[in-house]
Amino acid sequence: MTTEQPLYHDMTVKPSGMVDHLSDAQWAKLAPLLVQHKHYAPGNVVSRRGDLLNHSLLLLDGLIARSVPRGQRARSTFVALQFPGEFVDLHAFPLKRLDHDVVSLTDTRVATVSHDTLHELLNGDVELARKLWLMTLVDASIHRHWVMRNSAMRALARVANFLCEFDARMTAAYGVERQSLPFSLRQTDIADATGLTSVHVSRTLRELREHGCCSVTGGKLLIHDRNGLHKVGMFEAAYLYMPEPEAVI
Amino acid sequence: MTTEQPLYHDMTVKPSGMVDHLSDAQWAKLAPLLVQHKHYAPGNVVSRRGDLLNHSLLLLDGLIARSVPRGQRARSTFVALQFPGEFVDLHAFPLKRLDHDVVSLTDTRVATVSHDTLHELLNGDVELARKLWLMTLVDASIHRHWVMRNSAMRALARVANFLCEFDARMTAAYGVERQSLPFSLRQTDIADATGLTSVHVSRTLRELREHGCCSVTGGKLLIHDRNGLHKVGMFEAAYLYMPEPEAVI
DNA sequence: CGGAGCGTTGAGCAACGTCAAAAGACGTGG
DNA sequence: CCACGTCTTTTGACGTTGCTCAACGCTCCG
Repeated sequence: MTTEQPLYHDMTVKPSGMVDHLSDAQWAKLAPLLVQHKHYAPGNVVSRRGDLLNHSLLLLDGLIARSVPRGQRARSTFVALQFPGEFVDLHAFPLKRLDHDVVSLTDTRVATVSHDTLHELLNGDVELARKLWLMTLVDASIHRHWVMRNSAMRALARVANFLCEFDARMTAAYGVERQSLPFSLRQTDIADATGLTSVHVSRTLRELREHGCCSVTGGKLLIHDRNGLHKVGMFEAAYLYMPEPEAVI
Repeated sequence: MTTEQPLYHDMTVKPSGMVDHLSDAQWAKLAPLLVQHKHYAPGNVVSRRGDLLNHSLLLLDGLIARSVPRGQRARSTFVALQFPGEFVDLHAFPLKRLDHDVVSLTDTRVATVSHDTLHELLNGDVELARKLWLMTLVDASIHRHWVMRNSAMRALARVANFLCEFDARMTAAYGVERQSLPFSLRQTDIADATGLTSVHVSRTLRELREHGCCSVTGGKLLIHDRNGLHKVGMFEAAYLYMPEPEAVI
């Protein structure tokens, strides 16, 4: 992530990614409320399960996991992953209280919006409110896909599908489809997200490498055969509800 | 389900269950829009993945699954289950298109609300809009719990936890906690919801029976030891965001 | 009585987890 | 530059969970 051009330096420019669901005008109304940019180092707990929140975060750069701790010294389970341009905990606006931890996986930058200001803004703009609602519903759709993936797919397909999603959402966040993308997740993170052990993730990645699909090394995900990877992972992107159906090179 | 007193005969009375998040006044505004009550027999596909929807459904009675088909003659995976008093596909209002099928598991009654009328109503009532938003977010929270359950829990705990959720949501829907509740799911349904095979579900239920926790027979779920069941299933109800934290007998 | 659907049981097996050891990657300080 | 410690990845041997296949019983209903 650190080798990448930082995203969202100029908040007046509507970025790509999830917030692309908003029109330019809507972004112009929302952007000024996104204040108090913060930075987190990898492995930081941004907010904890049960906390009462009076603000929400837009992820500007890096990766953040929504994670459910289990037991004392056992690993936790990831129930969601957030990419740049996505709200991390917008659901805390109506819900107030979180049911999971929010943890930074890499160096991250976030912008904060207070629920009070959001409340006022949305009272005066029903359309924008509906857009934010929609964005949380895309999250929910991704949750459902994770249920399906971790319940119904074998390790090989499961990891492949996970990598396809990673690819698709990174592409959305950065606006370019690439053959080599920055990949700052450790294998234990993949394990937490897919419900496997890191040992088995290691073996599965080797298998994908030997299939000629992709390889994960040195913080990079190299996609050798995107079609093949999609096939192995039975990947269909519809559940991501991407804003533009345009083809990117 | 058929042995039960039918719910929601008189729409002017605010029912319990999920819609309990609404105030009396809010229910009074919403109820008149819930028209065209429909009935479905078990196993009916109410709406199909990819469909463009111009209305949403409130489940009045019975059980409905949101299900992702996989392969031709393979079983499908349930990504969610809806109980009486819950909206089945309210997310289709902002999202328009579904990413899964909607299937009736029992005899069901639903009420329909058109997206156009809902649109108008919500334009004039920001608070109500936020409540409906909240209700879809509770769904999302349950999705996350399902991700955790089906990724991180072993069969015994997984099935136990599923039954705990069933108990809790039935209790919310009917307003009474009981030792014996109507249970119209087949073991293959539990399998589809938990990501196990029906064979293994059968064995797991036997184990729960032998533990003295609960037994599933003849369309009834008998809870012999609710505390024990909660313990085996590591169940904590917070993720359900129940409207009232009141204790019910 | 016969069939269909569902639940139960058993035997064998594949997928994945566990434990442990070792090798590689990376930064730090000498 | 090397030595060191820490973190991550890889590999092997072995154990266990849960799946597959197949048979049988049960219940309900025509």
